[in-house]
Amino acid sequence: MMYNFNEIEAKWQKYWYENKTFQAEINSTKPKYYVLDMFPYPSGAGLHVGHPLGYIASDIYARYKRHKGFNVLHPQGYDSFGLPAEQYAIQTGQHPAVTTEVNIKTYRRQLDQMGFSFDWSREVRTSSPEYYKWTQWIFIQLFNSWYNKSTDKANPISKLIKIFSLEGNANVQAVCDDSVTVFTDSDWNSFPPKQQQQILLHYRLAYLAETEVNWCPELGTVLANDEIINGISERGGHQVVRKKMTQWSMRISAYAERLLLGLNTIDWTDALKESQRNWIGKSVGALVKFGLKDCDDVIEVFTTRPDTIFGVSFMTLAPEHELVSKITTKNQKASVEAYVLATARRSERERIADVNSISGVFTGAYAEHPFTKKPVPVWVGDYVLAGYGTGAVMAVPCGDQRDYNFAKHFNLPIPNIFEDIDINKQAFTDKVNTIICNSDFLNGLSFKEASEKAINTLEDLGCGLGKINYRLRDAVFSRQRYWGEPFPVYYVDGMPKVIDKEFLPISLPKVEKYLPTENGEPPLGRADVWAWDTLQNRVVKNSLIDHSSIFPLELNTMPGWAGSSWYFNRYMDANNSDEFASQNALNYWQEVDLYIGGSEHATGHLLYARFWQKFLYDLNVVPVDEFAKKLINQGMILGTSAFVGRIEGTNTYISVDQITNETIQWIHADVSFVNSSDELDVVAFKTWREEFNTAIFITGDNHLFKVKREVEKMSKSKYNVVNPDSICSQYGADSLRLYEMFLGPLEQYKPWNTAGISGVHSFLKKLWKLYVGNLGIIVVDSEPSKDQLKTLHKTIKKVTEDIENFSFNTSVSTFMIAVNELAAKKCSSKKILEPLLVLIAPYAPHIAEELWERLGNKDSIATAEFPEFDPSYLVESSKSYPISFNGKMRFTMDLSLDLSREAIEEAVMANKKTQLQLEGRIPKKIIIVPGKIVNIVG
RNA sequence: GCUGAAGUGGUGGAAUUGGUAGACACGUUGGACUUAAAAUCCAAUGUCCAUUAGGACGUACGGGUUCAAGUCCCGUCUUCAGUACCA
Repeated sequence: MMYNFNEIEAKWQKYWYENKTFQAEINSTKPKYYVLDMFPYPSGAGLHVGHPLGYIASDIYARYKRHKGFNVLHPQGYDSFGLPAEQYAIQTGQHPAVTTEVNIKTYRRQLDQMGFSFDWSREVRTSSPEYYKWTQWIFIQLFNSWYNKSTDKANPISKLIKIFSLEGNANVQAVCDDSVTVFTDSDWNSFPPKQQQQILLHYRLAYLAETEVNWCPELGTVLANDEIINGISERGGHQVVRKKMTQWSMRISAYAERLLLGLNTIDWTDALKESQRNWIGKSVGALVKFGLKDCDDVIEVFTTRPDTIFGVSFMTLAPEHELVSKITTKNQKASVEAYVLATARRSERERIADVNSISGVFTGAYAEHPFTKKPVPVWVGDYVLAGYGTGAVMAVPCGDQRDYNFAKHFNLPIPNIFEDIDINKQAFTDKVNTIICNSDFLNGLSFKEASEKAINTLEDLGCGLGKINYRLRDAVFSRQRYWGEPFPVYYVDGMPKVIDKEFLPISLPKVEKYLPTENGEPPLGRADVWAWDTLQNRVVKNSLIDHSSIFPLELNTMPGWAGSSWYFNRYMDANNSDEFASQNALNYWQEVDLYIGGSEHATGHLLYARFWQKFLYDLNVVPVDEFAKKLINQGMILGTSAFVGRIEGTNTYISVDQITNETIQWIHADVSFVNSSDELDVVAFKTWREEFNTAIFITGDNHLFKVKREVEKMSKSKYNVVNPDSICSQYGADSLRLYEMFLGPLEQYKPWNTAGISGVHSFLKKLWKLYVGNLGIIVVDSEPSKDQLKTLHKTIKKVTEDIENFSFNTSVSTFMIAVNELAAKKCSSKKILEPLLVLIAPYAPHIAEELWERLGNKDSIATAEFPEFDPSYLVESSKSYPISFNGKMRFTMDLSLDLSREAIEEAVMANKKTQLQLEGRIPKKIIIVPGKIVNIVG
């Protein structure tokens, strides 16, 4: 009887589906365990072999935890809103919902064929109205909240309104827009409603504001900071420009400190935590006010080095700074305006690329040093960024390299305020070894002492204060797209109002085309039926807007990260239509115990999701404020691309081993045309595309055409994609699962090489043969030998350790060794082979189920108990040990049954060449140096 | 520049965390079985010297600690990832 994997795998996938084997319930007396994968975006291309890597790892762990007696929640769903579906819709006119549905079907089929133990009864799709109803609900909660610094949590906006009407805003400790001015209770009560609403927007956690945004004209939408890489869009690689627009934003900056502190409580990788810390970018320092000579304006600067304040020799404003035009003197006006204009013309990219050249211009104005009262010239320079801090710096050339370079370039003075430090060549930026001098009351102090004293003095003088600055910006939350969550928002007199929970969801309307409208409105502007009737509380026709009961709805949609910022909570109670999840379910499952996904989400999804979780925690609707206890970043499986060399300007192709000094263009060839020896199937290549039909090939005497290989990201456009479907039909899902694990450590990036799969495949065949002979099952109920028991327990120990440490690659090797040993020892005992199957079941569940059934078990192996390791089986009656000394002296010595430590020592002293025999428990190691025993361990 | 990770045979990678480096697999070579192929099985496979026995050298490079270093320390180089005029 052969190992017929296709038949076996189909059989058990059907069995699991029909018996709901992996459905999780909240009933259990067992401890809970929640294993989650980052849910996929269902793209039209389907899955390639790289995608399931993380799913296989999480599946192994989930199955292992079930064997270990946990009640495991292991769900899956789809992050199904997004740009590609919409762009496809723009091109073809097909509704994104339709193409998304088709793509999901493909994904589901591909996921099913790999035998994952997902609980599909809890599937979520971010694009389904039943789901985004609750995304909209969370948005409403954010809109109705403000951040109270004195309680350090989000509070309802109604409470804030009450405070305003009773005592004004003077005592309110809130995270809010800088433009908010102080008002009294009577001021507030006399403000017209529209003005009150405008003020409240400065406090809300979801707020509407005119902000400078990253506008991508090609995509026709704004992008968040994490969606831009080096000044171009992450998706598509288009130009991004800065532009002022009225947009929804999320006040994530309110949570900066808690997002930072929370990192210390979770088991995520250091690399990932570090990149979140960098992204949040906390810096401690001071805000210093420099009054201007000859006018009332004040330049505010942020500095992390208040200790160096006596080293200030000039100030620099960003070209975009609002004071630039105001303070520039007549004489300097022309050159300043020219400079500002020139910088504005340069794109973000040019500015980034050209960081070394120094440019700037003097404004003619002077500020006043807060302590010395000396005049400080004010310059404009593009090394100061408008978007960070206050957009202005106090320049201390002796203590900051950029200030130093600027000062050298424009011949500005560089006063030295560091004791015994030479600053002739470069600035001195070391904080630790600083002793301040030439600084009046700060002389002789260290960085820390001087900073404290400077801040205290500034505060006393009223021209500065200690401040913590964060790099983290509020997140833009509007997208000018169709395929996203509509906002539950309508506008009265230009001010936003949210729609009540009971009327949710506000569903996406039908539109004719998915492009923006002629007058530049987002695609929802094309919908006929898209206005809110406050009398009937429903969406009605646009054309009926009468501005007394029927009002326009928000036309933007939410960004991709909205739906993914809370989905892990939805899985706990995915089909609840009354709440986003019941308190009962939330309290039972608490949080994700193990989260597996790619590290590319470090500063996007993983930060936003933590933010929303903390917000929901403040509302008391979730029980914990970090959503994932442990997180593992799986590496990527890369493709091995094949390139054919074309001699430039010709249609002649040359084998890699024949190239001498020709100029070569490298062209991707489909990897399926190339064998494992890098030889191209020339005929297949010629018929591949028309331009290659007439190609001429230069080869060596052997007539073989060799290609060049290179490891790249697996992608359709690079023709290096390997499809899991073909691997499954050729080798089976169990082989694919084992092989992806065998390839190397989970976190590592590694290239795919189909040839290697034969190793794990023949392991499965050997495993099969250990249980099944020509006439059926050959396992018998006999007593195993000691030797066989040893192999089993050795394997239990290793595999348990491996899974707990997530080093799945080495346990595949362990299985191979075990099967080889048991085959060599002619093992046929059920007492060995049955527990062995349970060990293998998480990795290769189909074959394990099949053999488990053939051994006569009625229930699924998924419910079987994981075998316990018993160390007594590893004890040997006697063993001889070679003992090695410093590499040169090597001998073995004899140790009889009851030889004591003293006896060993005596033998070693005598340097007798003997055999070391140990009885019973074998020590882990005996460390001996000539003349004495250092240690006996174990 | 800064932060994080890494550098081991022809290849992917092991190494009980300081204890016989190269497990396991791919590939390669040879052999068995077969009319043949596939499949399967066996053997060899870090480099160099040696007929063998055996020996020398070997974990990016240079030092160091230790009876003992791929592992720890110092310095150098390289690769990958993230981030960047962040004041």
